[in-house]
Amino acid sequence: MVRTLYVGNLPWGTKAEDLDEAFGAYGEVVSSRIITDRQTGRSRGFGFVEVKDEDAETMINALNGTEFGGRIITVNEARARDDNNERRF
DNA sequence: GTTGAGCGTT
Repeated sequence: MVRTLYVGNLPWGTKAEDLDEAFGAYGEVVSSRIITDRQTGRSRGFGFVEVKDEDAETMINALNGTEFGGRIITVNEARARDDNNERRF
């Protein structure tokens, strides 16, 4: 079970492995991705991190509103891209 | 070569 986390206000040079490293310190990271502008190929300044749902709120509380690479980042649960997400009760 | 609130591709 994975929970997708939205990470915003990132520095322009942030990479996926940077998120992997930062989030991996507070939980298990399944996958991480930086959203890059498909038109220009440059970073949009935000990304998504898939983590274990048991560690999700821990990592949010640990990294939301904290400094990352010199900027205060925003971390919260990402919006569902599909209805076929892991939100099955 | 630039920018700064937001929610993404196989």
